[in-house]
Amino acid sequence: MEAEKPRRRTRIQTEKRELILDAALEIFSQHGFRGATIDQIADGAGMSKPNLLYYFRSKEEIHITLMQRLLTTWLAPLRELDDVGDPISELRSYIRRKLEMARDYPRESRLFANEILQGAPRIMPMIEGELKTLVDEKAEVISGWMRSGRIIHTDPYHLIFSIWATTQHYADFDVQVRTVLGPLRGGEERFEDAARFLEQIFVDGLQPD
Amino acid sequence: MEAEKPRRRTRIQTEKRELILDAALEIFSQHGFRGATIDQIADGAGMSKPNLLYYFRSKEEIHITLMQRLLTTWLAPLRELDDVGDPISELRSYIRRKLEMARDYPRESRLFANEILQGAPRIMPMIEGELKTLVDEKAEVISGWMRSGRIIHTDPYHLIFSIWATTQHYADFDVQVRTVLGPLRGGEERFEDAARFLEQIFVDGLQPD
DNA sequence: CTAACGTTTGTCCAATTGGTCAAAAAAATG
DNA sequence: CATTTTTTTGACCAATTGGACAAACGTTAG
Repeated sequence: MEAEKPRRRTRIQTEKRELILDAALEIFSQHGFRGATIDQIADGAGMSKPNLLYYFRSKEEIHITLMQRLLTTWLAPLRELDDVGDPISELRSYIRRKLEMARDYPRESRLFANEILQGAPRIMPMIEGELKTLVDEKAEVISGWMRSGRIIHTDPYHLIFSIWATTQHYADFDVQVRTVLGPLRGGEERFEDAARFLEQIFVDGLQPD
Repeated sequence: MEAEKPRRRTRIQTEKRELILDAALEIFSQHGFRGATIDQIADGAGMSKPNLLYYFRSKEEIHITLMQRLLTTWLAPLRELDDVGDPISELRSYIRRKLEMARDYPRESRLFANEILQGAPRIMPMIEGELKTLVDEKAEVISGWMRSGRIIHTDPYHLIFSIWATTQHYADFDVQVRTVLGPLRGGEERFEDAARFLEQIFVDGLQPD
């Protein structure tokens, strides 16, 4: 029996894999896993299908690699949520960071949404592991703030969900948002408007006074 | 040239079309348009593929029919938002109704989310038309509330978006929500917890006092 | 230069899939 | 019951798609 060679990567391999992953992100986020074809991805990466399959064994391997990277980036803003400083401004800046991600990485957001929508068939382990652990940890931080009376007493998990939902909405439902806002209000400023609105709502609510 | 006969529907036609649409909703909402196959739908409806294609000319025709019906049901809660009574409780019950829809019609929610995620290739006209018109109209109602000082002055469009996002999240990201909440808190009561949380946040925000 | 290794391509294949069609089977109609 | 119309099916087809493979082409180290 031959031992598996770890076989380190060539310069070309590193570069081409990166090219493929970027093209794949584009295609997968637009058409979903089943809707995307290897040909489209290869095309986007400027190479032939067999050539692409030289760098990744299968369509699924590309997708998995992509999802693994994604999750880390995706959870970064939450990871930064810290117990130092004022809770309200911590949450405020979490919302802002999350909204910036929706603006700057909409493809990642849609890729993730697509995967969860279909029941997370390929990333369930990461949801149960990394993601849940982090959320549990941060929910505990938020609970601490509540116990010390610095924010109102409510459910920290649903708070996190609602921040995710509202911010990611601007990436995932982008077409709808832009269509409804129309050409006048649906330009790049929609993210600033959204930021203003969300910070206001989460902090003070709708009730006057 | 023959005139197109309007040719009204048989009892069997009505029944079978209904069966197909229900099966299609199940499959489409789970796999997206491209991920779903006619065979799966036919199977779910308990008939053969050619038989299904006797009732609907193509896969796309099923999808379009489904989306048209969907939108009406989907917008019903917003249509009910009325200028009578207290604005805060109007919005509160809008949130509650929307959350009930996410709970009772998750397939519809996911079907819609899938379509928008991919850029609304098949329902753009309805978004630009029916949906936008309704949102404009209701945003005006909400603006009125703001002008009269009964709720704080903010962006009515982003308010509607944030209600959509937070409520639909519980249908679209169901797997994630249930996984993060775990078996203890992720049962049916998650909708009540969510309702309590959302009403609280939208009305009073996080700031104490 | 040349052997060894890495990269790329053209060709091919089997499975899946959307859709057609003619003929059989069932219902409905008179 | 006989005829017409509707419904159902089995067989078929062409296009798409994920992936295999061997041969050709490049690159690089000795």
